[in-house]
Amino acid sequence: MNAFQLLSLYPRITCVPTLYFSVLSNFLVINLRSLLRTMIKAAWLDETEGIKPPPTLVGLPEVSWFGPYIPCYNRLAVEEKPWVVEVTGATAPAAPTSRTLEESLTPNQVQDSSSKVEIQVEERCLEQVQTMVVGEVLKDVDTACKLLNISPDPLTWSCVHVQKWLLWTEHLYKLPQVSTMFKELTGKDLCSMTEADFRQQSFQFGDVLYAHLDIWRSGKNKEDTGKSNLHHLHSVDDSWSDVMCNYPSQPIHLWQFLQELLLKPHNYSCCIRWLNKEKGIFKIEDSARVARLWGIRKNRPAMNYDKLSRSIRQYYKKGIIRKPEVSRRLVYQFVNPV
DNA sequence: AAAGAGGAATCGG
DNA sequence: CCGATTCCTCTTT
Repeated sequence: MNAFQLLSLYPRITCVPTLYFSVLSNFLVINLRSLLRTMIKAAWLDETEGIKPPPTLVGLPEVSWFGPYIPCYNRLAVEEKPWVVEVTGATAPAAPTSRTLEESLTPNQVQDSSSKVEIQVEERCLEQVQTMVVGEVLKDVDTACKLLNISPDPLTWSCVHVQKWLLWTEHLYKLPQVSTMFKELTGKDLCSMTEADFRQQSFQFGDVLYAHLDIWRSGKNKEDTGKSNLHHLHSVDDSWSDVMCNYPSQPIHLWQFLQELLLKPHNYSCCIRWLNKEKGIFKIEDSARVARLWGIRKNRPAMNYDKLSRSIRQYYKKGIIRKPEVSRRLVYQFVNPV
């Protein structure tokens, strides 16, 4: 098992919102590390002696990757158990990096005499995985920034930006409506709040929101100190004006928004995708979700596909979007393809 | 039932 | 003002 193979699991990891939370939130990184350590050890034992992975890997609750944190998510952890089984299955068959060590040592020695080397290898793997996972999460944050038209730095958010972020987070993690409890707060206010403050605002989901905000804050720090190349379009020194320049709060047109979504197939191909990119023909796969995303972007909580499609139809006579020659449900075409 | 077409009133930057 | 939203009726798939 090497870091790259682990990385290939990342798409599956992101499917689990709880682990997404656990990835970047400072103290939960530690729990991710302990989880990966257990996985690596399991793969190791499985290879050298045919020992099956410890049952703790399959019965997730014993693995404390959530720590004492987000208690309400233990329920989700149980629901997501199939994913864990999937991971153990995927890691066990392929474990090439441990070969060299395996050849020079008998299985028993692995545990006894080479634990130092083992720990070093583990540490290196874990470092790499952590870096890559963090990078992926930062990319997700970046995507959200573009989609919501907000800065990646919560400190610079206005009340409107805070509301957008809250709506987005609610949507992404299927939280009940909590944004109303954070009315009139700027990003600075939000950042100055402690976890206890969050919990006071929303007893049930305050901690989740706090964790999520923490991810964004961590991302911002990473960017500052580690000069991440994610925002290579603007300088490392992102001053207020720079941020506003890159995330202007200008009105966006629906057709632009749709193109934005189409440009991110990795994130949105499940709800909107090209049928023929050259001809500009695209299909809305999940009308409700696209409408919801549009509503979040425009701060229109009541947006639905009925209204969104009316807006698209306004483009007919403007010559921006039309129905393709052979009209099909939920399929549209940009008149001037990009 | 959901999607599609388009009229009409209204909203908001 | 203009583009988008909201609400509507009627038609099509």
